[in-house]
Amino acid sequence: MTDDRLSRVFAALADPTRRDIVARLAVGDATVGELAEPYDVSVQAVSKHLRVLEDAGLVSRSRDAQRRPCHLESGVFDLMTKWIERYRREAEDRHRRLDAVLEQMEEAPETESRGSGAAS
Amino acid sequence: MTDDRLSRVFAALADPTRRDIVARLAVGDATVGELAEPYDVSVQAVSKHLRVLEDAGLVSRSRDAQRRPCHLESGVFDLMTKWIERYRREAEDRHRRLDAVLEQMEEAPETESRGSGAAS
DNA sequence: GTTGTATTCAACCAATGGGTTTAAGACCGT
DNA sequence: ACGGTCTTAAACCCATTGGTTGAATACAAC
Repeated sequence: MTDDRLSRVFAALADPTRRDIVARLAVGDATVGELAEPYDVSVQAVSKHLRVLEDAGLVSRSRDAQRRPCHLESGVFDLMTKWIERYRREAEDRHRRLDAVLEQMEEAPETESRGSGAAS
Repeated sequence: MTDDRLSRVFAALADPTRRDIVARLAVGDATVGELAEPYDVSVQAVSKHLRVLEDAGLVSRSRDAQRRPCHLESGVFDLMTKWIERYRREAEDRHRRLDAVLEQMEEAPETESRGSGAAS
């Protein structure tokens, strides 16, 4: 569920152009035309990119006559940071635990445990 | 340069299976076979996933006879968090600034500025 | 209503991605 | 040397993606 959301967010940010657009939107809202201007790709291509960003929830759009100003939804960042932090912390904890084990083994070098995984 | 790195990292994490593998590796190193076991895809598919994760710098591998234990490289997370935090902060700052402007406009409702972007 | 601007839709194309199967490589045990 | 295990390589399939061009929509201005 929220899994799919994460997939879309990461996939959206996997494209340099799209990350660039996000960077641009971080400084201020902009229309499709304004966003397309710096790049040498067609406006349609940028429009597609924005659709991807919108589907990922990274960007929202309002209406101003025929213009569609794009706005960066910074809330999604929390989703990512939460995911990242979780596993970063887990990995670091494991590292710490492993170090402790190694220290203990230096103090009392007795049993040799085989296997690659760290069981629960 | 480091741009391509970010692309590969985000692309790697855009796949649920690959995120799952990362989650699994966060609790402890594991071999390809061990990692493949829970899924109903072929071992070769998982091997490919691991290659992607390795190319992204998220996973490193050592040798233990014919086995190739996979290890999560938690350092890459910093790269992501750095990128995310940068734009999150920028967006939030802008939000704060915009709020300030709106407040000021309520105090003295005079000039009506047109345009969608918030110039520096 | 016609012209002009901003944006999207539709059809298409080349490239990539995730999956498969079959075969090969690397290593241990006997 | 031979069979068994773990892993990757190669060739292929089908769906997705990023890009194109050309037409359609939505709106403002005249």
